[in-house]
Formats: sequence, structure tokens, C-alpha cells
Amino acid sequence: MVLSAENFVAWNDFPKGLLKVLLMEKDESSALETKSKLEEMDYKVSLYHNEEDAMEAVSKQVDNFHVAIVEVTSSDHCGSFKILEIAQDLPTIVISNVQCLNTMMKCIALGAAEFLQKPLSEDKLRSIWQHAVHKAFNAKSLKLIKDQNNPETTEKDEDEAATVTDRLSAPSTPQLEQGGRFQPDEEFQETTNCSALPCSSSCLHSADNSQSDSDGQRKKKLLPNSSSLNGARNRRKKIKVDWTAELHRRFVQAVEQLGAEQAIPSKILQLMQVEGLTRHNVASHLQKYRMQKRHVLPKDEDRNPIMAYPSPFHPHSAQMYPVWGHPSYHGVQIWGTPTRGLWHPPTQTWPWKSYPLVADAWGCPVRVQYAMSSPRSVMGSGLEVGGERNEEVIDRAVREAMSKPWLPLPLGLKPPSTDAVLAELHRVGIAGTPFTDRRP
DNA sequence: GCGCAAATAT
DNA sequence: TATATTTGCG
Repeated sequence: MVLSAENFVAWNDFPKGLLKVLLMEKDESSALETKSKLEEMDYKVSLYHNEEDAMEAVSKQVDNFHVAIVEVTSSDHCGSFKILEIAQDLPTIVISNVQCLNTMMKCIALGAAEFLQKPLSEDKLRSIWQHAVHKAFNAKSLKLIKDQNNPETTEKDEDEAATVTDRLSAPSTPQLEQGGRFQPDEEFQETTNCSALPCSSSCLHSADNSQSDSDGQRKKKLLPNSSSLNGARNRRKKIKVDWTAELHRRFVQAVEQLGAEQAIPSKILQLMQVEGLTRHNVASHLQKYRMQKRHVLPKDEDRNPIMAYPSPFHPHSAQMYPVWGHPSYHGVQIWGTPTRGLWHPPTQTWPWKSYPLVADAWGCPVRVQYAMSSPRSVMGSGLEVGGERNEEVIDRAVREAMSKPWLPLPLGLKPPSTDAVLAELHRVGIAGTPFTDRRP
């Protein structure tokens, strides 16, 4: 997701003038010149003269650099490529005397933020801070991208696959590596022409071509930022929202706060205050929510009104029935209101998971639902809000249930069994109830 | 911008 | 295949 103007938030603690730059340039005098230029611009520069040291610094995160500037030379650029691979999270600018298009592209493809031709002017160096900012905001928005480790979900539009290499009449179908970096293959190297440099495939050690689909299903992927190169607008596939329990809770809370008439996507979205969520996402979810309610309510009204809670007497009462319901209990879904309890068929898939639990507020054995965030979902982690430990959730739900017995029970808390109620009544001296005879 | 229904993804 | 989510359209 790209940040929009509306959700741009100023980066208040941007380290102005203190951006830490890793500089890897072999030639000492040239390196010192670059270093001094950078320092004049208030960058804090750590200079390395060989790839090994630079890589060690990057991998050990010795200085938590904001930006790296690494030199690629015609003699040996393998090491520099390696840095690009290692410094996946570090905006890396390649500087070079080399004018080989293939090398330039390779660097960009491997994740270089920029390829600067030497000699370096001050103007070229001055703006490197932007890469740090870009990365920071990008990282922020990336939290919202679901399943980023699965390149197939990152891009799918075959039409979009008119990549840089296509433009250069390379017939290859480059693959997007994890984290969005392009993993070149031999084909790429062979077909892009390079007059200045010998291009050894050994430089690209980590390319695992065995993973390319052999069934011809190999997906074409965009190079990062290729849109800016091929002029195509960046219409990447929309990201699927992971409606975690917490997100849904916010949604329901907003819906209920607004009331039936006012609960429209835009207002719900406004109330939810979840970064990255779109009106469309909400509208879609609302549609589903309403459909559930519609399907579920008639069934529910058929039920014996005395049975305020679903299936406490049901032989399968251990089964959990998550519900589109009440927002009052954070992280724990609760049964619908006593008069119009909401019930869900258990066949549905829900973002909750049932776990057995010891006992409830009433001393009855119950199961409790734990909010389950999908581990593969970056989207989920980005949208999850107000993370609360399960124990806290349970404790709070139990406390609330005990203090407000008139409210419906949180899902997971079972109402007292009839036997328990009767025993309790008996204990306090009440022999029976009008319902005693109606027990199943 | 809304809501429904078709299309698409998982 | 079923169902969840997105997309298209009135």
C-alpha cells in the first residue's frame, strides 16, 4: 500500500542531519572525498574499504545505518552485489564508474535504491536521505501487505509483467524474490547486453532456479519500481484484509455505536480508525455482516425465548459458535442479546480458535476463544490493534460477566447449567422453579 | 458513496 | 468445491 495524503503522518523524530551512512568505497582517496562531502552535509559516515567489512557491519547492525552507499567496480562487483542481498532492509545506493546497463539494472533489481554514476556531485549525494524516509514509510505501509513472503500474492497481473527486461527485449521472466527483490537468473544476464563488463552468474549465488516452476506456470513478476521505468501505472492487486478478531471487534463496535441506520461504510471506517483499511474493505465486511444477521436472526427467533443463550443444554454445547455480535468484550466475542441471540453455524471459518479452559465465572467448565492472528499475515499484524494478552481478555470478560449479570455472556463463558442453578436455588432454600418441569 | 451481485481468490 | 473477499455496476 502506498501512503495516501490523508494518512501521512509527519515523522517527528526523523534524525535530521544525523543520518548514519555506511560508505563502502575501495579507493581511499576517492572514499575520503565522498566521505567529506557527505559529512559536509551532516551525514554521519562510516567508511569501509572492502566488502567484507562492510557486510559485517551491515549484518551485525553495528551502527544501525540509515543508508548504505556501496561502490561497484568493474573488477569485482560480486561483493557489492552480496551487500545488496544482505542489506535487504537498508536503503542501498550503488555508486560506480561502470556504465554497463546490465550492471545498473542488476543493482536495481537486487534492491539498490539508486545507481549513481561517478563522479559524485554534491547534488547527487544530498538527497540520499530520501531513501531512508522512503524506506521508513514504505516499511510502515508494508505492514499492511498481507503475505509479503509469498510473491504470488504481491503481483499477479500478467499484463503488468511487461518488465524492464521485456523492454530490453529479454524474453526471461524474472522472479521477485522474498521481500520484493528481484532475483536475476542466467537468462536475464545472457539476454541483457553488457559491453563493459563480464557478468558472472556466480555473483548471483542465491538465485535458486530449481524453484522456478517447471510446468510453465512460472509467474511473471514486476521488478520493484518497474512502473516508473516502463511508464505503466502501478496498479497492483488489492490486498486482502485479514479480519482478525480484534479488527472485527472494532468493526462491530463502530456498527453498534452508529446504529442500524447510520452504519454505513464511510462512517464505520471513520470510527474504526484503522490505518490502511479502506471504505471498500469495510463495505465488503458490512455486507457479509448484514447477510449473517439476516440469515441468522429468523432461526434465532424461533428459539425458545427462555433460552437466552444458545445451546447451554445442547449435548454439543462444548462446540463454540462464534458470532457477529457484541463489541463490549475486547477480543472475546459474546453471544447476542438475550432477546435476539445471534448464532453462527459452526461450519463457517472464523478468525477465532477454541481452546478448552478450566472454569468460568459460574464454576462451569467452559471453552474460551483466543484471538488468532494468522502468522503469515503481515496484513493481520498491521491491522491488529490493542493487542491484549489472552489471560487479560478472559479475566476481564469474566469480571465483566460477574459484575453485569444482566448482560449477555461473552462467548466462551457458558451460562450456569440448569442443574447448577437448581442446586444453587435449592441451597438458598428455593425448592423449584416453574421451568423445572420443562427441562429437556 | 451505497449496496447488491458477479467475479475471483483461497 | 465451498466460501470469503474483491470488484463492478446501477
